[in-house]
Amino acid sequence: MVSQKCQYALRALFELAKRSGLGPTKIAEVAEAQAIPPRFLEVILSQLKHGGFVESRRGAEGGYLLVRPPRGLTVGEVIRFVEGPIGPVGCVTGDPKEHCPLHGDCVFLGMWEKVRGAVSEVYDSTTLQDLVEEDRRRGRRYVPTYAI
Amino acid sequence: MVSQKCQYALRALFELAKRSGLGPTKIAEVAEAQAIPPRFLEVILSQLKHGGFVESRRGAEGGYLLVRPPRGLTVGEVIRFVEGPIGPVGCVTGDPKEHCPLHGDCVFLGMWEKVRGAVSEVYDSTTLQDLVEEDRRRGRRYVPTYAI
DNA sequence: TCCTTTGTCAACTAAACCAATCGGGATAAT
DNA sequence: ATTATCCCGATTGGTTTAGTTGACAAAGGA
Repeated sequence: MVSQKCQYALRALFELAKRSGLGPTKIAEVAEAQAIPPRFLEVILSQLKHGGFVESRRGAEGGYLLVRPPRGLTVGEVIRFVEGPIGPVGCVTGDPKEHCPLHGDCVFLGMWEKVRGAVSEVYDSTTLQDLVEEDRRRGRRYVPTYAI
Repeated sequence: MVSQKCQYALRALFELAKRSGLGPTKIAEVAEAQAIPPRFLEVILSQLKHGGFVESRRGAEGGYLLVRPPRGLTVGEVIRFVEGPIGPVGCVTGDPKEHCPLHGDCVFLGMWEKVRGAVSEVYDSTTLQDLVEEDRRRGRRYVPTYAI
């Protein structure tokens, strides 16, 4: 299960990816476009900034920008940063503090590994660019609003 | 992430599967063999009983038995019973109360579906019998202890 | 009959986690 | 200076997890 927070993080990055090259986007805009509680989004974007995913501009006309090009940014990276290692159970995520009481000779291990592999494969092969393209394909090309 | 409780449930059913046909197994035995806190296992087995996975015998020489043959019992069934529907996010588990604020036209949906499919496929194609066989293959054939 | 062994059940709890919110501060553009 | 925007730490309320407790019921043997 990926947490609500992580889904928000992905949606926010996707929104920034859609607008990459167009200057900073405000928290409030991202929040509205993606239906994310604004103050919570603030926390999330700040975390993503520390993780090197986005950068920020302060003051009037400030906002957030994607640091890296969407083509090279995978969903897997984002999930791992927000949630920690991907996997159905602790003993299979490489986390050394997690240990089966059965010391690695548990019959379930193979199955957990299969799941971890399958899930990682999907997340690691989906880039933000893929999502933006899918979005455009559906006719939701981003049209900036110049006037109010 | 499958919970500790669910892992215990699977290990307990596996232990019963290993001994199926040999009469009831006591909670304490299962607990020791699988390193599960005994009083917690009590709760879990009782729940599995209500779900029709096991049955019980009370009194001296009582214990628990698997109801169905291990060949037809999949890990997927057990996980769904203990944890609810399988899937990385709520909007993809068929749960009708879960809804994206974007009304099903979210670009992430396809990816979540892929993950749900891949995970379910692994869990639904693994039976308890598969696990018992894997266990025997590793030379851990169950040898009942007749004397004490 | 009575005692021991086993499962049954409902309630309880401590800790962790999640999703958010709040209040105030810093910085940049106009 | 004023306003718009991000920055940061603390706090909250609710839910979930991983168990524990204690009293009870049934089966079987002495």
